[in-house]
Amino acid sequence: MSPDQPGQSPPDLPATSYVVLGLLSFGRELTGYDLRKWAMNLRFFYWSPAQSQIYTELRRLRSHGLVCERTEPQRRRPDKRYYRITPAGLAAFDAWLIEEPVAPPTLKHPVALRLFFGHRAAPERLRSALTSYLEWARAQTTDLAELRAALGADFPYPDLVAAWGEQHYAAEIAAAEATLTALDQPPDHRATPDTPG
Amino acid sequence: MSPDQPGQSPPDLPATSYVVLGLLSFGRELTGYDLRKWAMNLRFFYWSPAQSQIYTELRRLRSHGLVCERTEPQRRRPDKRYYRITPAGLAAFDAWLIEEPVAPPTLKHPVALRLFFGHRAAPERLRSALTSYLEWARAQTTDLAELRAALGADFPYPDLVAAWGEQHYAAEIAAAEATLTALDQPPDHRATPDTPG
DNA sequence: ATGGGCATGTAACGAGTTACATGATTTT
DNA sequence: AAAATCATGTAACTCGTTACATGCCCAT
Repeated sequence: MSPDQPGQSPPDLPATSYVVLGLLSFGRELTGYDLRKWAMNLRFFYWSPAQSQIYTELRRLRSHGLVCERTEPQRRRPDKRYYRITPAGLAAFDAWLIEEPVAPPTLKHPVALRLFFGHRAAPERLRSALTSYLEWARAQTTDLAELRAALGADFPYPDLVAAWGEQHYAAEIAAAEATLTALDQPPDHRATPDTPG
Repeated sequence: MSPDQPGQSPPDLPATSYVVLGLLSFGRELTGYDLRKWAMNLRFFYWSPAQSQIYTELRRLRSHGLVCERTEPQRRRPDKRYYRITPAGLAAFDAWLIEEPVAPPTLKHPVALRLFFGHRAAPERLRSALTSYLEWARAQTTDLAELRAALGADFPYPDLVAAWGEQHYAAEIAAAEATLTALDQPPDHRATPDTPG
């Protein structure tokens, strides 16, 4: 597939394309493998795509001329491919960042879903789901703190998001704990768990 | 397609099937249209499926004998279809609720994503994205409060989730406000926005 | 020498979306 | 009379996932 000619209207790419493009907008030359690792760090506030998807997006971006590829031949296995964002890619990314309307977040919260259908479950099941979730959320918090430490002062905006994430998980922990407490009360005496503070 | 015979291992259905099944597990006979409206209330913590998806799931569930259908003939348009959960459906739902491992939540937060790539955007753009988000989050809070009022005391578990949701949005509002403040500081003087309290 | 990280890829699949079509009934 | 709501459905599409395959290089 030949690259698109310059000067045409910005192709509207799937969200994941822009994620990859954004990761490359920091200016570094990266492999698909590298990109996957970076994308993993988005998991705290944006789901990270499957490995195979990254490679698909890179091929797509390349077909649009938004990234360029440098191959290093390997013996007895596929070439190693390094990707770098092109000026056109940077322009497309900026246009997306500035012009594209920002959709509200979507959340898929299986724990809350189980709780919603609590009338069909034994209370211990709900308690255990909540407890596991608490554990997971606490782990996320420490992971985020580690990430922030690794990021250092070089990436102020990612750091801002990571800080947001820390607050997010702290709130989730508080809410889950409040729910666990509320679950101990018999349903009719159950008080609305208020937002603390 | 003929319904599956009883006694076989629980078919593993997509998540949305269980959402529909769960909605029917309250015992009421509902139309696809009704279900869609109910499913909308899940949007606060679980994305709600497209309308066409609900109908697809209902056909799927029926083909597995997990719901039964009652049709009311209409003149000059498709039959009106009422659905009710079957004992097999209730069993399948309970099995899912009790046995299926509970996955951690996934979040897709376009606002945070934009902020992450803030190095390519003008500060006003980031501020305006955050401000719109704040407005949206506040609207969610009032919507949730209305929902809780409408739910009354009949649905204790959904109410518990709604209370969780209120805390969630309150936290998001606080975090977005903190980020907005942090954005006003020059990057080098920028303090980590701490969790208040 | 065994396992884990690096690194790229293919194939099959399906869930879910968007857009469209139709038309009755109720509300304004 | 118009608009919103009720109500069901089809068709085309694609994003994204899971599972698999290959093989190098490095550490223990």
